[in-house]
Amino acid sequence: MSFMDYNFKEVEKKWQDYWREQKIYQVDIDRSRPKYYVLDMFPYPSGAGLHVGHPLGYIASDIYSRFKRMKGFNVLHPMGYDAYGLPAEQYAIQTGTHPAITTEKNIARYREQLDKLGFSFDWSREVRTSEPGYYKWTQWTFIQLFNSWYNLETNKAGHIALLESEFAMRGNAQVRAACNETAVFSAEAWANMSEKEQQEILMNYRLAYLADTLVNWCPALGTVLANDEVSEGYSVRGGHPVERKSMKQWLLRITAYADRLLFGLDTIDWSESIKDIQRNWIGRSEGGSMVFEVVGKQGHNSLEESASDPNLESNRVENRYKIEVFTTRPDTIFGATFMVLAPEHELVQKLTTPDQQADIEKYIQRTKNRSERERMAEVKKVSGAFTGSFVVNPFTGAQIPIWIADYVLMGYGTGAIMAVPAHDSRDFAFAKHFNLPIIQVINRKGEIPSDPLNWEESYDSKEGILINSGFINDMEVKDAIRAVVAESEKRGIGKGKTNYRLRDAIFSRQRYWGEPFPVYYKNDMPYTLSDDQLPLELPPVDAYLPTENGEPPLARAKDWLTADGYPIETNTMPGFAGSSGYYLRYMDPGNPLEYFSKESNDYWQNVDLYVGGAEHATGHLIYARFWNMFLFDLGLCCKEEPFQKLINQGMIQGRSSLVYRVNTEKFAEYILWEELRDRRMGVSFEKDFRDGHRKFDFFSEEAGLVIEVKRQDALKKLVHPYESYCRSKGLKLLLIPLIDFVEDMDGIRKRISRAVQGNEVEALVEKKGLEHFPVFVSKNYPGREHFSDALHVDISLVQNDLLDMEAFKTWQPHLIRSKFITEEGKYVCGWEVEKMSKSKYNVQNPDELIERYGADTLRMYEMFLGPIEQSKPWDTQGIEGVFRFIRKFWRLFHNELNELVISEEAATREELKVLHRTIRKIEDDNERFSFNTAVSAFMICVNELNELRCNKRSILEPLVRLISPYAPHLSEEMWSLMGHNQSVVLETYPEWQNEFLIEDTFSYPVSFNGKTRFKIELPVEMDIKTVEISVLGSEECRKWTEGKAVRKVIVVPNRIINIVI
RNA sequence: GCCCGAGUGGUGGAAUUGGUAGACACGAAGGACUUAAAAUCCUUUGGCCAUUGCGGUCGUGCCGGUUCGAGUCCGGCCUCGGGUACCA
Repeated sequence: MSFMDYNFKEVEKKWQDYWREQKIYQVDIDRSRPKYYVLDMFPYPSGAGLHVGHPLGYIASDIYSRFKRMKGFNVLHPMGYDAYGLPAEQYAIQTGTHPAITTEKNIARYREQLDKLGFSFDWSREVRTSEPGYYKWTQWTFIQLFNSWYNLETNKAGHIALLESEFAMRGNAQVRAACNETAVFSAEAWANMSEKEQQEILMNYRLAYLADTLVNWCPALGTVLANDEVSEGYSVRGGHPVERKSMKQWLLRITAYADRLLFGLDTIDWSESIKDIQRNWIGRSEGGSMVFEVVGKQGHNSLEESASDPNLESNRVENRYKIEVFTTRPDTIFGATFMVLAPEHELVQKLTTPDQQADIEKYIQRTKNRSERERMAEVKKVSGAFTGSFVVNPFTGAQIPIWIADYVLMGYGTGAIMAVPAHDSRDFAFAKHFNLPIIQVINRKGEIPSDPLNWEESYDSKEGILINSGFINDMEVKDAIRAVVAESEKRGIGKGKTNYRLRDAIFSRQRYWGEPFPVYYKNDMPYTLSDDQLPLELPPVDAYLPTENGEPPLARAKDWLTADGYPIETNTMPGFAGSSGYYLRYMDPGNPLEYFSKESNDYWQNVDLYVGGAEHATGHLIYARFWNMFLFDLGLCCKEEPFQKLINQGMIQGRSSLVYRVNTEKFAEYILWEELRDRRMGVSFEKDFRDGHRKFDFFSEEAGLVIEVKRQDALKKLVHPYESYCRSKGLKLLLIPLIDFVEDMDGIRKRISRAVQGNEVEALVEKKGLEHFPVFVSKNYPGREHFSDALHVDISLVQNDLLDMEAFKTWQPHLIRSKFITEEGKYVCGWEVEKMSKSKYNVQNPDELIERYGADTLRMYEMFLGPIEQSKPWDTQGIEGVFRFIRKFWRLFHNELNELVISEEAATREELKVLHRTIRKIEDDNERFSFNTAVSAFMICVNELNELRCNKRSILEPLVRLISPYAPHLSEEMWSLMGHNQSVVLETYPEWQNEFLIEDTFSYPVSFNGKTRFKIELPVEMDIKTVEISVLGSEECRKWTEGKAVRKVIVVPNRIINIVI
């Protein structure tokens, strides 16, 4: 960069200092202006720092914040850190460094990188989830959850004390609550319970509760993981195997909010795909529950003969059992021909007849021993076992067999299903496999029912008419569902019911680096600390590992007891605890008395625009909504939904560079074959010739010649056996060392051609000083793919896909002797788009780019790359274009000597048109978050003004304001150079005026049968009829219509003319 | 398997409501300036045919449809990406 240019380094530093000193971005409640809250998902400060993908969302939200601010809004735009996390703790385990120290260091690095990008964050509001002043409120919220229950009458959370008084007055029979299964008790019984018994009952109702649950246990991490932290049987962080295990854990009763979480989605402005993901995750399904009675010893007729003999008295179980099932298809009840229980179902033992005992036990054992991964891998395999017992189908009266199978899950519904093989694909497969009866009960309209035994697959659709179904025959599916539910209710054997896939959130982690639970234990029952004991600070420990008897690390803390000597909970909270309500704390971050004040919440309300990655769809974005709804129920926050609009920025993928390492033997064989094949040497050769167990690379019968290609030391060993073989067969022998293919190709050709011509040749020419060295071949070298393997090379060694060969040699020690097979002296690298990661050597660090091009260029380039929501590969080459644009912009204001020259002359109509067209376009693009097209529009504008040689203040001043959200440093500099002494941040956004955009004429594209042929300039005001006449009368038109009849003319005013011929 | 989303030049992408496909950039090729380099500027740049200019023709993953007109709408398929996985 020459001195005659824009000095971005100096300028950017200057304005960053100025913003910091002037506290330009600090905001407060200001009732004279409307608020607007723009939030980024806060980062976990990892040791690696930012790569170019991270700031993408921050840049977009920063542009939007600045834009809104200039539009007159009071914009809250804070930033902070999700500071608890596994990497710092893993590092602590390895090195003994306290995670707080690692985290502090990483945060400092993040902050430095963020500052360099010129963001407009109000850093006075920064929060860190690991700071006691912050996590006090995480703990406080937990206590509120513990002290709350979910009232299904009012459909909101209420205080647990109200429930206690209800129990004391009336028992629990009348209570409609989201709770665990609890036996009915009277007020009297309640009064007679011990405190411990009462506490145990209350635990079934609390929104934060302790329970034995099947959890995702990750042995490698030594902790439990939430469902969203596990993917396909492995931990999302670290990729370690996860197993199912039963443990006592804290859970949050998020399922109480399932409906509100589901229906709330309709009120917020998020992408349909994220909403769909959440809808699927919640997995609401409506249906009914139905009770089946087990057939007792009296029963004798079964639907199907089975392995057990139902007639044998001793082989029957008691008939006092009832099994409840959940189904979304009550209409298919007449087709239910068997029942399946989950292997863990509590009745399995009791229902198993002596005959079947062995089978059932074997199956249960098999299921237990299978890992989660094996189970998932074997989804398609049908397996199960018969219990020997039967239930009665309450509608058909038929006795149907009870099986167990692991395709029925204990955790969903009741852990039991009525199997309708004709209309459920899994039941169908099961029935086919075990030869169970299949009855068709739904018939597609207009079709003749067929024998389901001949079906290839079940008919699962909800479209159709009921058959073989007693009182619901001829009904449509929807009506039949209603009818069966109603009839079940009437008969007291079932009712309508809704089920959810969503599970309560496991809230305990066996880790050190997280929020301690504000909980202690008395008589093994948990109690919460009082508010004045908060925050409960994380205690020091001697090591960050679990104890020898497997307790979490906090069990190592000395005196981890209350003042009264009660032990404190040793689990800590999960990552999502601190991130679930942080946006609320930003409203009033320093408040020592409250989570946030009512006043601040009344003003800032909720987040208007939230920007972050889609990977949080089933984690943070659902937990935060739950957290917020709970606080809403408590009357703490005024909005039920926390994030009104959500934008998911796409990932920036890495663009890896590849070099091709030659497999020398394959290479030599390939090259030589190119020389020998198709009689190129005058005789025909065979490749990979075999004679008995001997194998030669090349053989020519005509020339009586054997050629073998190998490393020289290998050839030395082979020379004697080969020579004696060839002598015995009367053949000539050529042994060619690999080195010759790189150094002496001509020599090889000469030797072969001499041998082919019948001359005697020496089998092996000794070479000395043979070295091993890697050989790399350029991408477009013919045959490359046959003899080379692609390796990743650091992208800093590659420019425009050309490898810096000298730098490459010094990159890693073993490459120092590398040799290259080039294309005209150039080594061309291949490339691939994949995840940005250290191991692929494709990480682009923003600091380097800022150093070379400046923050404004980087900001605009990241936006220019493509639509914000789309994933796209990073390509460093393209940044030059934006860099040129920034300097072109600078040059609009400066002459050849880099002196500021601004004209005070009035702008021409043309210049005004360029300006106002740009303002209109940019404003529209900003509102649509179409930042890539906005950058293009700026480029077009500057190109045009450049062409007009426009340096007029009346044009450039609005332009500086217009571009300031995108290039804040450059625009501050220009604004001040033009004589203003107040920051451009505080200016208003320029407004476009229609009068400058009105055109007199429009250049109509004229097409014939839809194909554009020419253009015609016509007045904008001209009516359709006149346009038609003008076009048809034009010279150009006659050329195209010659000899053809015009059938129709379509005129769309100021758009297009289409002539049909 | 099921539910979403996407497929446009060598590359990133544009075309906002059915109305000029390829804006804006990168890269590439050629040229100007320069002792040289950097920087800057100019020309060309979807394919094919024609090339002396005019031009012609095909073309938005594939096949079909609606329409005066389809990258855009409809039906069917293919490929890639994301989510989910026995959820009854």
